[in-house]
Amino acid sequence: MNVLEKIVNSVNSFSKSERKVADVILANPQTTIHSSIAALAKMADVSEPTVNRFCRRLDTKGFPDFKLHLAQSLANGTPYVNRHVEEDDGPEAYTAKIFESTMAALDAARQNVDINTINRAVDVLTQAKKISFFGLGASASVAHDAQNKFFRFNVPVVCFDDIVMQRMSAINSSEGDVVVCISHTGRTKNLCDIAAIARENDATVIGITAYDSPLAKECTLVLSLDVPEDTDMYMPMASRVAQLVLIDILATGFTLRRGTKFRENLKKVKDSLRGSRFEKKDF
Amino acid sequence: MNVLEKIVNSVNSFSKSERKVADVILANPQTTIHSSIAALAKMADVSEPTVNRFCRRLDTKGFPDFKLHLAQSLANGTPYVNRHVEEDDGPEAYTAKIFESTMAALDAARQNVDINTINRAVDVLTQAKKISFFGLGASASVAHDAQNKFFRFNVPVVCFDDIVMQRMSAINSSEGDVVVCISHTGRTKNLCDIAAIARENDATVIGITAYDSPLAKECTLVLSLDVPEDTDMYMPMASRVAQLVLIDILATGFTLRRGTKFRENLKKVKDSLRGSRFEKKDF
DNA sequence: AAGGAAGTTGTAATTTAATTACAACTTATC
DNA sequence: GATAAGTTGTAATTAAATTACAACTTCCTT
Repeated sequence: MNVLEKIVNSVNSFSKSERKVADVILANPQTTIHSSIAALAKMADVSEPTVNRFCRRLDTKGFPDFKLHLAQSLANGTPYVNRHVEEDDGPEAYTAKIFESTMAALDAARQNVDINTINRAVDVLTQAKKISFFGLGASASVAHDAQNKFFRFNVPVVCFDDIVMQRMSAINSSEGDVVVCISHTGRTKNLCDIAAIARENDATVIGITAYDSPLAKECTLVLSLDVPEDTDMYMPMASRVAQLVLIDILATGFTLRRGTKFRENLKKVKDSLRGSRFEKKDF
Repeated sequence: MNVLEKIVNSVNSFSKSERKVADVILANPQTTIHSSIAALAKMADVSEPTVNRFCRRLDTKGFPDFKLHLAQSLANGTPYVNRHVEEDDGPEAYTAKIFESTMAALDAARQNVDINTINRAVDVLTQAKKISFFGLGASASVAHDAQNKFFRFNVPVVCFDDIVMQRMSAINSSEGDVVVCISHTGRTKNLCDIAAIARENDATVIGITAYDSPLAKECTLVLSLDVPEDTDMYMPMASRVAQLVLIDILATGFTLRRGTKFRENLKKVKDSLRGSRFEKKDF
């Protein structure tokens, strides 16, 4: 949530002095981000530590961090707010909300994703002897999609959504193999095991998962997507879309790394479908 | 002007070391705003004053002020244009482009989708005796995802990505059954057959496909997503993300139609996963 | 090719800003 | 009215950023 909103919302949980600080900040937010803690303390007529405590109460690391958050919420118009579906929303309302919150999630993901790690992941993938995609539950369909992208590259690709197959496959992996483990939470025990087994067998393990999760600890490389979890419906929605976009990015990076000639190969794969399709008529 | 753009624009007026700083910042802007000058200097492998000079060159008062500007330019969601990946794009470039073009595609889809049809589809789905999701190729993973959403609703759901199974399943369908056929182009012959067979057997057929396509003609209800096809890479990317969002919308509509009590059911499904996961620790 | 000027970069010192520890003071409660 | 919980400020400490200056490049002149 936006820091400014947060201040407004928690105004009654503040102490007297903290409230003074809140008032000054709300009155001149733009000035605040260019002030030192001393200047702000003076404006609010409180001591510096009080300002610091105020910042901490809002879940920031301290005054400089608070200013950063403030600067972001001041930045002109967050285009779309993360809107939640309500009990009595009609079709127009929930359709719009889901589109918007998905777009907002992608925007967040874009800002948080670590380009260096993407680049390293692409590196590793282009050099892979074999690529395996593993996911369970909702992440299984992401793994499937990844397989559908990567098999076109003429690299051996496997994808299992069955823990027994995953396990056997992981045990059989060896140096040069790349195993991609997909899990939004990174807390699925079975998948952590798979990652560990793959690593023990010298495979490179890429995790598409939450940073700092048990799964992340088992991985050689962690691609973390900081997407606000959409718990309203008890189903992974936006988080999984972000994962798919990440797969698209990796696949794109892969093809770019391989150069123009390789691109013609992809065209061939696509053209191979022609026989199974109805001709497109011109209108 | 946005600081990030400014960096990109003035990249050739930078000295060697300043360029190193620019690269690091462009690669991980989000990290940068939470780093100290020392940390950033180390990342860029330059001295601290160099970073400071870099900030000044961009018309900021110093490093902290620069971070403020950076935070702001990261916050206001660059209005995304539909940008295409180029041959010589680096990781930053193609990552940004794919995120942005996906968001643009979703925005387009949102504007084109027909809410009435969504509403009717939700109607049909809530009353279904059995729901089947069929897709081939890239659309198979969308079908999988749909299954993963709808099985939670305690309705019989099947999903096949194998034409023989699809065919057998379609032949066995009867009134009250709903068959959802997913195909971006709507020109896959096999899937058209499936739709026709299902209809002959009195099932309701919902097509998630292009309006006016051969598949659309076989369907009772057509949910069309007019997403600019992303042919650059010869792989379906944005179009498939839009399909997934549509599935999310249908699933959400379904749960809303079923009311609050039903929602608790979903929570139970989610909670059932607890045993298979590592506990989340509080910090 | 040598010398020097302009420009670039890093080291160390200095300054500034933020945070911590602790003591004094309020406020509420019994 | 005493005491405990909570709040606030002062002073000391620590961390971060900036400045001054020296060393090193690079490029131009003679």
